[in-house]
Amino acid sequence: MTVRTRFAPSPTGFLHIGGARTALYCWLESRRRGGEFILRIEDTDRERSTDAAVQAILDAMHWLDLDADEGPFYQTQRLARYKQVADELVAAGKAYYAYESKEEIEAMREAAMAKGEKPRYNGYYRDRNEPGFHEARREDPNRVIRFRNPSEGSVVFDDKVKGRIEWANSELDDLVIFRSDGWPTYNFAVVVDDIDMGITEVIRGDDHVNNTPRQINIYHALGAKVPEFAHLPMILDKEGKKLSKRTNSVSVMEYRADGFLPHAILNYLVRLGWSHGDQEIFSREEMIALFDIADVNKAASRFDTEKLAWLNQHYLKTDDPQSLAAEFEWHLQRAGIDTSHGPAPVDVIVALRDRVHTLKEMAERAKIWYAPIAEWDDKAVAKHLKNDSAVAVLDAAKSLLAGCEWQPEPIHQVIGQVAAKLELGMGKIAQPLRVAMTGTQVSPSIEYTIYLAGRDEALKRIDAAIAIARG
RNA sequence: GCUCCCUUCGUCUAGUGGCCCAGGACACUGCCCUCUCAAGGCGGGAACACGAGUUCGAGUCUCGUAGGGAGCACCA
Repeated sequence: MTVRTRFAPSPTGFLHIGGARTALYCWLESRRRGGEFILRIEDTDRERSTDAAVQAILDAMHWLDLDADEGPFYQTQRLARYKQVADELVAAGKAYYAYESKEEIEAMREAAMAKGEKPRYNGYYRDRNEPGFHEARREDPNRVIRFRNPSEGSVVFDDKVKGRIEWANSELDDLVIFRSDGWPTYNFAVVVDDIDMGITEVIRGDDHVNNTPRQINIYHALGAKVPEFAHLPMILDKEGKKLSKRTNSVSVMEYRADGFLPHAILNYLVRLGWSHGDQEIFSREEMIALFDIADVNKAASRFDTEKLAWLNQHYLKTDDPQSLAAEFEWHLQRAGIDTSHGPAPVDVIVALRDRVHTLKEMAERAKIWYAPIAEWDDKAVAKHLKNDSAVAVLDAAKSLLAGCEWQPEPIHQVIGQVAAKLELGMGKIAQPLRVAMTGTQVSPSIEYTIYLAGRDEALKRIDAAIAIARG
């Protein structure tokens, strides 16, 4: 049978890091096994679901290039189907109507808690089936449908990540599967969907482990084949706490804005809770070939932005600069840089990729080549421009640069000639020029820094620096 | 409270009874390279939560303890 996995977020916010990893694992597992990956939007909570969130999730999935074979499906469009299945369960005596108000249920829970018991529904309407009983209550505003959970025995399943898990049915109560507002609840809708969509592997966050036994009972009641389950451990923040937007970037698209590459994020995520020996770097093809959901670790892990940054720089350094150009230009624009003049973004990438961890940083540092020097670093000026050899260096460089072929290598030759002529070390040559080009003491190699400025602008900046040096 | 789950360097992890006085990576750090900053090369410190047991032998198996997490909704 074809392997089919699904990612089923509820659109109550953007796609966060944990969700992205779940989506990645679902996607990888289906890809490796030649199966299909389905996207489903779980929007039955009409209070909290928004169209903007749906769009944000779709955008993030697209940016990560986690393409779905089917979907997105929307649960709100499947209401009739849920109703039909629920009615069948009621007709078969596997579910029943109940009429407690929310207040009554709340009181029931509190009473149970007070006695030190697990809060459970008491099954008051479970066997009320005398003739006419339910017809008389057809219009009761509190009417819900509850699933008749088996009261004996236990549910056992082999979780692909956690291993064998056994649950006593006596721990489970008769959960609501249809609310009084006419919408299905999560535990019911997922099961109906996963059956209808032919899902064979349910891969999801570990906060769902506790729901699984209930869902398995519903599968049984529906006479459906129970899929495989794999529950992924949580991703915690640096302090080992739950990820929260107050203290961390949690949205995938926030990471984009911070200058991370989609592949770096995917590579980081695939290694968080999974490994293949000592390998750290995985191409998409390698991930697909090597990933196995059964090898995922059981314990929660912490999100380490520094390691992500290292991976990001790795891809900045090793990817074809041309393939990075579009994303980099997006960042240049966000940084308010006018790229109609100035160096080709690809050249800037080559100059800066060894020196920054993110594209955002790169865009910041690129400003010096797209706009005049905004401010001079006093220390740099004092140290490298206001000294006895600076004017001579600048002068000599200026005249040689004026007629030199405008490529990094010839420019490098020119610098060497200046050094030879003035009998000065490279430090005495490069630093004044660097300050002239950037106003600071830090930049890529001097020939590249000059090259990126362009001949006209470079000569102009040298003139300005000479003026400053002369005081 | 109840049920379920988890525990190897600061962090991500390798490890499926002897190859482990525990390997790799990030971070930190020393040296080298060097026109600045990086990048790179070569080094360094740093962990099996604790206690019993099984075994000739335990990070690896069993049981307990401690610590952590999740869930217990007409939310997903």
